[in-house]
Amino acid sequence: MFNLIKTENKARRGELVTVHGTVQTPAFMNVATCGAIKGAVSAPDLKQIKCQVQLCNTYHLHLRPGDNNVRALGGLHKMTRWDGPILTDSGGFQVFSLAKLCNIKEEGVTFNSHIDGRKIFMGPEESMTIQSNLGSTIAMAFDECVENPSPYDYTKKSVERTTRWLRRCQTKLRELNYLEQTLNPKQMLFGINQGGIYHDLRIHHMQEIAEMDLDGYAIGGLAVGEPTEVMYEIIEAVEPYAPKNKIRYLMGVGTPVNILEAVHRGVDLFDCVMPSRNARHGQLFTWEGVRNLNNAKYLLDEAPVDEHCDCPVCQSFSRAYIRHLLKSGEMLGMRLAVLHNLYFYNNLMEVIRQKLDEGTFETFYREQREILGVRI
RNA sequence: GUGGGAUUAGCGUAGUUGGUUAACGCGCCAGUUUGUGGCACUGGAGACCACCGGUUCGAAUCCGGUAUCCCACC
Repeated sequence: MFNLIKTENKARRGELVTVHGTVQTPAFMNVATCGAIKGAVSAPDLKQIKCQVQLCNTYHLHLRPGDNNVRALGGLHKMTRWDGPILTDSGGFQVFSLAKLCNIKEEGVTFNSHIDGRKIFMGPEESMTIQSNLGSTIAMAFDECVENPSPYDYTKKSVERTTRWLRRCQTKLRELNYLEQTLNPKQMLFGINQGGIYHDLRIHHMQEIAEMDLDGYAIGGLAVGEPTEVMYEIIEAVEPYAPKNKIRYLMGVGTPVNILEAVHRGVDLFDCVMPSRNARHGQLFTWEGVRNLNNAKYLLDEAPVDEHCDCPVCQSFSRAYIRHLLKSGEMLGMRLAVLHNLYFYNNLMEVIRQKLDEGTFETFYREQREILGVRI
């Protein structure tokens, strides 16, 4: 259940109530594709960095260790020792990103495992079954994510199929939730809006799925090739048709500035690999802008990564030390960088919530959008 | 002491029928990264080719000498 607490223009302050706890929104979900945040970060670490929701992946966990095995281990929560909400991505995006030799049909998608090359079939029913076995808090619909720009005709056919798939997902998950042995009888389902860069397709699709009484509404298929401005325009176009009393999730986005812009346009929930991946590559987010710790100028810099940050990493370690660790390929370097970046993102969301509570988000938004993206 | 081999960017190497801007890996410098095929990708800087002399229109490449290192034998 989603409670809309307060709004400031389009921006929304709310909370998502789940069986695994309540998520204060706007929120950022921390990406743990294979059941762990890359960079040697564990569930107890997540508590320290203000993580509210962990995001895991259906496709990856299906291949390894196998969703049946996760189920045998008591589900994702028990296995990873994370007792908060977990959202599982459906595998639809992997069809898109591993798409070289995949074959999309009405029934579902056949593609080759990136691990051993064997053929995998996944359709809406398979995705729901796997996500049910994983026991996540929130299951994502199995969709097709089309690259931008894609031809209008193909995008239209793809969206129509994604709608049919969503109905099948809803039917299947209701069945699964009803089973006695299910890990989470209250597993939620979020639908995903598609339609590429075409406003009419986007709006029509959102109108259709809005009638389906889903637990949440995602905007997918963005930040996959189109200019950032186009992404903002699509959010603006679609937002009026998303149910007001349901959470809105912008999938896979983005930079701190992207997130500010999206909250400003009425989005409640985010996830992105950027804070973790970029951390592993030495790019750290701060309140002054983006800092590349690989740069030689940090060789003897004893200041913390971000002087305005109160994360565990910035309390103890210097830029020079973390740079050295990253340059040396020490695992600790990645771990510290990832912890900082995720804290930064989670903390940014907390500050956004505070500003919304105080009614000063718009001012904050206008100030920070100029700062957070600059390279320092 | 004798014979053989080596010496090319910070390091490790490629490059001989002599022929335009001397190649590659690592390292260094910088950039990229948006529902993750983890430790990647894209650029860039950096070399009087050990030194001295010779042959030649032209030498990293051929010849002589010097230096340093390695190996074998005495």
